[in-house]
Amino acid sequence: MLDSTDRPAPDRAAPDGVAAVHRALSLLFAFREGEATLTLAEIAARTGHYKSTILRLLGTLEQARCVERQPDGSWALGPMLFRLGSLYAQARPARRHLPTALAALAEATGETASFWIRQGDDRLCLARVRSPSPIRDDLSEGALLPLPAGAGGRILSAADPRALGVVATFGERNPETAAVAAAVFGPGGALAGALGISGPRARIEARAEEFRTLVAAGAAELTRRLGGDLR
Amino acid sequence: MLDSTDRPAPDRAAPDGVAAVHRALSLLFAFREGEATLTLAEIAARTGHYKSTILRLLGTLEQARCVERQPDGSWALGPMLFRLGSLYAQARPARRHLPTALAALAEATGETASFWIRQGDDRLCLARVRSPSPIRDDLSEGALLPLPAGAGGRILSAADPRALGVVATFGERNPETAAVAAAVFGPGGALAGALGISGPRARIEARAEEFRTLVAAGAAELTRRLGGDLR
DNA sequence: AACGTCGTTCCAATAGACGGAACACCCGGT
DNA sequence: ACCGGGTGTTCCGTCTATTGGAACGACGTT
Repeated sequence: MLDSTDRPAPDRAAPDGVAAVHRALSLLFAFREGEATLTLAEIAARTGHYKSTILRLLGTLEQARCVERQPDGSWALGPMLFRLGSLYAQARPARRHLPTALAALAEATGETASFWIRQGDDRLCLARVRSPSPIRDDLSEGALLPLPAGAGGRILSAADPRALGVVATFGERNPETAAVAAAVFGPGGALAGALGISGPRARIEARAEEFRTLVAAGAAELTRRLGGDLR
Repeated sequence: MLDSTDRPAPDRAAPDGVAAVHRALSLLFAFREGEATLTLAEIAARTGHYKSTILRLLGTLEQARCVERQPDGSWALGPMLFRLGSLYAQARPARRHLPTALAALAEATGETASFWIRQGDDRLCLARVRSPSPIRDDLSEGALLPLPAGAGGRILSAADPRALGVVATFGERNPETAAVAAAVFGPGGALAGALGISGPRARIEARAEEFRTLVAAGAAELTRRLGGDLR
């Protein structure tokens, strides 16, 4: 007795898992860069959930300090997320070596240096050291960029990052920006992330060859520090 | 008709809210400082939940990249938490001014400078700049300390922080450590957090008066930058 | 080989989440 | 002043979705 008719439509993205948790997390993901607070109505519009449902979930998240209610009634992300995020960062072996590696690269190039890991179809900036120049690529830790674009993205989405070597892109992610990046590997030869620099296109074009060398050396050094397999 | 008998016992910690979300978050809170990964059994022991329940919740959290499954089957916190934590930090107006304020204080004193906010019965380190000295208070961003202890804790748990002025403690949080802290205020005169330094007791005792002045000046300057009310 | 411990899957029962309706509220417009 | 559209909030019956065992296979140890 095979009843193929009343299948509950597993079309796509079967949202497997605990629905209430998915909903609660979707509230957190409603917050975007540069938005300190959101109102209930905004959250409802973005997530598509009923306001009563949202309020109940927000109350739960608030108890855990994952969100904070503002005096004016609007909602903001809570400090517990910062704590959990810090615990994540500390658990990454790479994290310990990033400040020095990035500072050295930023110093040598005069551009903003950053380290990226893949996260699904995006890439996440784990750490960065800003260029000393006032004209610079002013990105933040925690920034989330679409995966394929930019030098770092090329590395993280490559089928074989080892074959790529150093990648330089000019105006790919942003017309005025250029970037140079190279892969960093961890123990066992696994891709640990992408190390690179980014800045105004003209400055990087002018010293492209020099920067390729510096980024390659920085990535190799960081790989070595992580106990990674270079070849 | 006052029936005082069958009250549903509001003893303490009435777990109001969505149970599934509470449970899921409790899994994240099972992770502690310095523990990169946990096994299912460890999480079960700490949270007291059934393994089947935990596995289902972890699966949901994994889809959202709030946890990551390691190749060996154990579990770690996920990168999405880092992103959310970064968004929280960026939303804090204080955050923008902290690096320079802390760097200046660390430079002037030679000790580790840090900034703390209250979070329930704990205090959370939002940012810190390490002392250049090899012997130093080596705390991390995201560190969570019990509220009452230490100079920063005194500030954050004071009934009237304004009355306290600069607080110095010697060996309170840790016998070998001393700290000097002062309150920072935001717009409207609300307590924004505590700014301070900490380091080996002997070094701080030797220059206590000087440090009090420096910390007070740093806190006043930071308050000014935040558009805060000083008096 | 026997045991303990681990992670994993399955499913019926029911606790508990959902979502709609109804409410109080604050503004701005007319 | 009166209304209208927009807030945020509470309440409660329905039924879905979560739970928590039991049962299983796979390791590792004794």
